[in-house]
Amino acid sequence: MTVVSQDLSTTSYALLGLLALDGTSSSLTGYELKQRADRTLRFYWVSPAMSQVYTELDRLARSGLVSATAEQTGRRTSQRYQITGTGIEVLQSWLNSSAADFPILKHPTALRLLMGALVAPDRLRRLLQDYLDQLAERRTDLASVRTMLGDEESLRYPAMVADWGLGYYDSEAGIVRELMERLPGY
Amino acid sequence: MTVVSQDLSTTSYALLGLLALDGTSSSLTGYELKQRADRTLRFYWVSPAMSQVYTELDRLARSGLVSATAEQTGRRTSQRYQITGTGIEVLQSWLNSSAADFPILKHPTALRLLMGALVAPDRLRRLLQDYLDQLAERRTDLASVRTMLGDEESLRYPAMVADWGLGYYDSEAGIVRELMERLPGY
DNA sequence: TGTAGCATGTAAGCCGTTACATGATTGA
DNA sequence: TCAATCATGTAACGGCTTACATGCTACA
Repeated sequence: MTVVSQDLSTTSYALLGLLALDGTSSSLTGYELKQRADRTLRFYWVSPAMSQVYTELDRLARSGLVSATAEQTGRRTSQRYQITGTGIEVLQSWLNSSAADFPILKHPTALRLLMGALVAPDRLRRLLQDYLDQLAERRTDLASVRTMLGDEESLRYPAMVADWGLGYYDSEAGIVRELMERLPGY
Repeated sequence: MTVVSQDLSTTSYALLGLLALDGTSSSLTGYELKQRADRTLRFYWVSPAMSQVYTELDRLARSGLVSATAEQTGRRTSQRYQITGTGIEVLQSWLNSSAADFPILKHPTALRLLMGALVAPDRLRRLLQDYLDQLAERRTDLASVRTMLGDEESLRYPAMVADWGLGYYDSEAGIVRELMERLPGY
């Protein structure tokens, strides 16, 4: 018996993947999962809103890809989730079967630069400098993630992805610095 | 009298920006605008679906940011759009006022690599190779755009953005080749 | 003359966000 | 004991896509 594609959104697979990194032994609450997403997923995907994390977990649970165990805290019940065997199979079949789409980039700074002729060069310099600052901040965050991952064999792939991100940020910074020199009135 | 923010979506501003590149003299149909978007916008934003181009143009026209002139072709009427003075002002105020958000990247290949432990290393090699192929194709497309832009002063900023994209693709290719060497069993 | 491609839209629906409601916990 | 923070959800809505409907044009 093979489990076939369940036709989830990529974000669902991403969340399922985060649960898979934790394995079948440990369980996470929606809140904790959101924290993982904020820490890792946001660098190369999108960290979904808290509300969506809860909705997706509920859907995954209904499909049997994760199992939920209820916890009572005072008057309120909450859920802890962990990936099931079926969940892992579905994830593997997604990883093996589907061709990965080309990345989608939404780059507000590049978009603004495109219309550079409409504004003063000073404004463009400022725009690019702001982007460099944002890049530096992101890079710091990602570097700390990378440090935490260390060189443990079990974290090999997350570490590779983090290195990818660091390389990307460094490349962006280099490109932007070159572009700044090409601004008129430099 | 100053025109203040009209609270458009970024995609609206992007389309308005494409019309601005054409200036107040020439006019475009929805179909032609979509072609421009496919050719340039898609590299660092998203080229909206045909249907959305029409809807956005209609909205922009209703706000007075573009002007529409009807054309009769047989039994069917169609519209040609050009940016208005107000449209340019709104675009400039957007460029000058708002802080650009950090780019959003949705990178299916990186996402899959994160879960690399769940699949065979061969599959990962294949995944990364596919991405390299996609990159090469994209790069070719963008390079031809860059060539068309030449070094005319009036196309300075579009050319800078195109160079940005080329640098990005080259950097990605380099990073991915390094990552492939780190795959187990290389 | 009929079919493939060019062109213009409308309708339905998905994915994901922000806003809102509510409860538990901690510490000033 | 009150405010801030942690935590769990539901509701409303927006942006964008795919599917669909329709007409025009060129040419085999």
